[in-house]
Amino acid sequence: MTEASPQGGQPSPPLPRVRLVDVAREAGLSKTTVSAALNGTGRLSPEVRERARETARRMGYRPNATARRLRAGRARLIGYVVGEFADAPWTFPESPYLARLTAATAATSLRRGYAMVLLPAGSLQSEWADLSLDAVVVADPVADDPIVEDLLAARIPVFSDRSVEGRPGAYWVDVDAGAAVRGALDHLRDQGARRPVLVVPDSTTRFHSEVYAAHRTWCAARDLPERVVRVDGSGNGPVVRAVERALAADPADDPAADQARPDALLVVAEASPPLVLDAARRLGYEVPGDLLLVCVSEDVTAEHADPPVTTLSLRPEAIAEAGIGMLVAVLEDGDQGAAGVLVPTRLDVRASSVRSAQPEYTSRPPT
Amino acid sequence: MTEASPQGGQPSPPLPRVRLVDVAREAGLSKTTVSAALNGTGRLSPEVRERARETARRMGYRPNATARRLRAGRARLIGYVVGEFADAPWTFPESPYLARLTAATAATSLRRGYAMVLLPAGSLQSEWADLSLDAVVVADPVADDPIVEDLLAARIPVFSDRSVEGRPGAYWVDVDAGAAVRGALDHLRDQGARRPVLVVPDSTTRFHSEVYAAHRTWCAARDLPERVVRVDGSGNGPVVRAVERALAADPADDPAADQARPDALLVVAEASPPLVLDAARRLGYEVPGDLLLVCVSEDVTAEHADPPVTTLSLRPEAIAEAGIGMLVAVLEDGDQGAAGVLVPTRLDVRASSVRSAQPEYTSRPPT
DNA sequence: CTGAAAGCGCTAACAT
DNA sequence: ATGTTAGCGCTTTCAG
Repeated sequence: MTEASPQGGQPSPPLPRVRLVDVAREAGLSKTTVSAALNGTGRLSPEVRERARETARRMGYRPNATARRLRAGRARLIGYVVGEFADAPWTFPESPYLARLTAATAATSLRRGYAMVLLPAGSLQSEWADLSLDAVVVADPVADDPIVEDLLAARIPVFSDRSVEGRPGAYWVDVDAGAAVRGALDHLRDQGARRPVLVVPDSTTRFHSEVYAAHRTWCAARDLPERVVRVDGSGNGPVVRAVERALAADPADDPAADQARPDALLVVAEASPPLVLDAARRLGYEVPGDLLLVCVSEDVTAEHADPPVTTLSLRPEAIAEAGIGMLVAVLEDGDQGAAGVLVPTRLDVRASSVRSAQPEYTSRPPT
Repeated sequence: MTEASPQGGQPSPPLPRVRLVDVAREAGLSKTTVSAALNGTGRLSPEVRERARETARRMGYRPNATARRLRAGRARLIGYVVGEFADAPWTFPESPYLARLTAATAATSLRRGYAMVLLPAGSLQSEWADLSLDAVVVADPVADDPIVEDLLAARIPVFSDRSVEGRPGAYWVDVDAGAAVRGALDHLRDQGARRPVLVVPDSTTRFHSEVYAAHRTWCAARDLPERVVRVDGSGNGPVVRAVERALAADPADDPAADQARPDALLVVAEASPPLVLDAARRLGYEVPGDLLLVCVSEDVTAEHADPPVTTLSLRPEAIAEAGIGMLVAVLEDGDQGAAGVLVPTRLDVRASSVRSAQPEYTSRPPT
C-alpha cells in the first residue's frame, strides 16, 4: 500500500491541499516571502528565494487560482459562444471553420493566460451570468445578434469574428473578403475560366456583402456577366442545392443555354467539398475538365477528395490570434485602439481548379 | 448622451461593480440577509426577501463568482482535453464525434453547474496546472495516456470516454461495442450481405478490441469467414486506403477472387462518408447495388451523400450526459459507485445499406 | 531584506 | 427573524 491511494481504499477525502502558509511554515518563512519568491516579485536574497521554491516544489504546492483571481479582481476567464442563427444554430460540430476557430481561440487565450469556457451555442447570457467572465468571444454572430446586445448591456466586452462596427464595447476581427474574392477569381481566370459563377449565402454580414460587392466590381472591370446564385440557409443541404441550381444553367437567366453553361464555381459558403463535387458529377460535369472548383472551406476532406479541391481558407487560427490579441490589450491596458482588424485569407490551390494536370501547390507555405 | 457609454467617451474604467454590501446598504439590510434572500437559504420573512431581491435587481447586482468559488472551496470548473495520440493528435476540428462530444460536454456540465474550460489538445497538465480545475474530462485517451497519468498523479479526478479501468480516480463511459457490432452485422445480413468486411483501426483500446472480438464471435457462430482489414492510423487518408484495400479483394487473402469480392462493408473508423463512398465507386462498386455500406460516424454529410449513408452513431450526447452525471456524483457526493458505465449505440439506417430501394428509416426515433 | 496585517466579495456559524 | 463576525487563500502595502 503506497501513499498513492490503494485500490479499494478509504474514500480518500479530498485531502487538504497544501497552502501557501504550509509552505511558509515548513520553510520557516512568512507567507509574504514565499509568495514573492514564487512570483518572482519583491527583492529577496537568492538563497531565500531558492529555499522557498524548493520547499514549495517538495511539498507539491499548487497555488489556488480562485484565491488569486479574487485578489486580482479579474477572473482571467473568457467565454466563447457561437452566435445565434436565424433558426437552427449552425454549431461548430457541423462547421470545420467554427471547430478550428474554437480550438484556436482556446489555445491562444490559454497561452495568453486566459482560460476559455465553452458556452453552448445559442445559449443566453442569463444562463451563464454567474460565471464572472472577463469577456466573451462571439463566433459568427448575425447582425444585431441578441447575444451581443445582451452582453453589451451587461457591460461585458465582446469580441467577434464578424464585423460588429459602431458599438462601444464590441471589438471584431474579420477577413479581407474583397482581396479573397479577387484572388480566387483571378486564379480561376488564369486557369481559363470565362463564365464563373459565385455561390454565396443570402446574408447581411459584412463578409458576405463584401464578397458580393467585390465580385460585382471584378466582373464589371472585365466585362463579364455577373453570375450569382444565392444560398438560402446554412448547412450542407442548402449549399448543395444552390450549387445544383448554379450548374443547372437555368434558361431563365440566360436563354442561350449552351453558352450559359458555367465553367467555374466559387462557393463562398461552407459545405463538404466531396458533396459539392458529387453534385457537379451528378449534373454531368467533370472536375476540373468541364468545371473549375474553388470552395471556401476549412474541411480537411478537401485534400482527400477526388480530385482534391482547391480551398480558400479563412485562416481561423490567424483570426483567433488577432482576436485574442485585441482582447488582452483591451482587458489589460484598456486599449482604445482600433475596434476592428482585418486578416488576409489563403488560397490552397489543388487539382480541382487547375486546367492542366499540374502537381498540387500552395500559394503560401503551410504555417 | 445616455448613461450607456457614449460613442467616443471616456475610457470607461471598469466601473466598480455593485457588490452585496451595496445592495444591503441600499435596502437597509445586512449582507447576510440579502445573501440569504438571494440564495433562498435561511428563514426570512417573505417581505424582506422580496425587498432584497427587488433592490438587487434594480441595482443590477450580479454576484461575484470568484468570491463564491473561494468561499465554496471548489471552483465548479472542469477541464476538457483531447487525449494524446501516437503522433499527430486527431483533434476535434477533424472529428465530428469529438466535436459533438465537446459541445455536448460543455452544455451538459453547464446545466449541472460546472463551467467547462476547453484545453488545447495534447497540452500538458503543467500548462494549465494553475487553473484549479475540479476535474478534467479526457476525450479519446490512448492506453496509459500521459495526460491521464499526469492528472492522476496530481490527484485530479479524470473522466474519460474510453475505458481506463483499474485506476483509482479515473472514471469512464464507453460504448457497448459488442452490441453495436452485432446490431450492424445483423442488419447487413438481413439485407442480404454474405461476405461482409470489417474495417477497424489497429488499436488497443477496449472499444476496438471489443469490436474485433464481437465480429469474430459473430462470424464463427454463422460459419462465415472472418474478414478484417486494419486501419494503420487515424484520419480520412488511412481509413480510405484501408477501405480500398478491403475492396480490392486481395488475392493473397483468398485465391477465389470472384468469390472473395465483398458485398458489405462495416467501417468502424471515423472517416467522411462521402469519401468512403467515392472510394467504393472508384473501385467499381455501386452502393447499395453491389455493396452495402455502414459507417461508424457522426458526420452530418452522411445524410447528404448520394446515396445517404447508414451510420452507427456512438451518441456523443449520451456519453457526455453519462460522464458528467458521474462527475457530479463523484465531486459532490464522493460517490464510490461504479467507476465505469456503458451506453448503447444507435444505427441510423439509410439507403447505403438497404438492398431494395426502401424509404429511409431509423431504428429509433431521433432524440 | 523580511514579516505582520489588511482585505478582495462572499457565505455560514454564531449571536442577538 | 435579522445582524455581527470570521474566514476561504492569496497578494500587497506598510512597518520593522
